[in-house]
Amino acid sequence: MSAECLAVRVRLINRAVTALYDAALRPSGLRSSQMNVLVAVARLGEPRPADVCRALRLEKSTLSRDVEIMKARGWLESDPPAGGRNQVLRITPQGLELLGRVAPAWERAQEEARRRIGEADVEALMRIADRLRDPGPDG
Amino acid sequence: MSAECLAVRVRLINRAVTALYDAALRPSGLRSSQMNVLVAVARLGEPRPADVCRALRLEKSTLSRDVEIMKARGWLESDPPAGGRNQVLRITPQGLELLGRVAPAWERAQEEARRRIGEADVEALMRIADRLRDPGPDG
DNA sequence: CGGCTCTTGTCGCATATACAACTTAGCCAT
DNA sequence: ATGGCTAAGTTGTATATGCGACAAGAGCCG
Repeated sequence: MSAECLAVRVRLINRAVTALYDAALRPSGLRSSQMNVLVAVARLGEPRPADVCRALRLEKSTLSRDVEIMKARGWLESDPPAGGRNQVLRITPQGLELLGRVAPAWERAQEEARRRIGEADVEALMRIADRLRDPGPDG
Repeated sequence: MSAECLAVRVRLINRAVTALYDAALRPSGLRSSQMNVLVAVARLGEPRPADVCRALRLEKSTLSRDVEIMKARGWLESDPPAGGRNQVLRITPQGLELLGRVAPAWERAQEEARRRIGEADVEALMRIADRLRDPGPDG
């Protein structure tokens, strides 16, 4: 039950890779999880929170609180600012500036991660994520 | 920066797979993270906390608090019970009983996870985890 | 129009995760 | 032995994560 458990493996990989990116981003004050959200919002344009949740497979309440912090930091804004049902999220100029500023560090982390994972298996990770993003019949 | 970011993928996979196992284990009151620790302690025999940390690549403070909860639930015990520097961790009879009881649900989750990930890529995940478990020169 | 249901977003709660600071216990060299 | 070094655990703080409950809008059907 221990040798083949997928949850153990997946969770270990998550901790190791997240730690790698967090270390690279630390000087900027941005964390991996926040970078994920920031990039998703930037890429999607003016998404509703639910759109971001689907793209990242994030629970709505989790995103709600992540966004709260990132709004306080001035990286994200919502329209209307009060939030509520019809809001859209938008990256602020400061948020965009931050993304540009961390790009080199991100690049280094990405390179290191590829190296540790191995080029061949990186492809497998991409495929797996694509398959899991689309939720199955249950969850 | 969004299409190829490994952190995004790895974290998404983690959330999806963890959710799958958590759903299967929910009736038992055991969570994926706790199952990881319980199985690790059972497999290692009477490990010191630091041994478990290395096996799972978990931060010591994280494990400290996880163990605290699982001791309160009666699934783990430490010798000496007060903790401290020379303690070892041990699974209790109730902990062992719990592991046996959740085995069928775990099996179902494992099956479902393999199916969604795809048999070929499961092998890749195992390799990646093995590679990352051994920490690099930095972290 | 009024009720129904489904989706969204927020909040309370519990847990997981890690860094920094601190404490303590071994260990090692002089 | 003793002073310094390092590893190990614990605690404070911040964030991430998800479930359940709730509130509020949106669409649908009669």
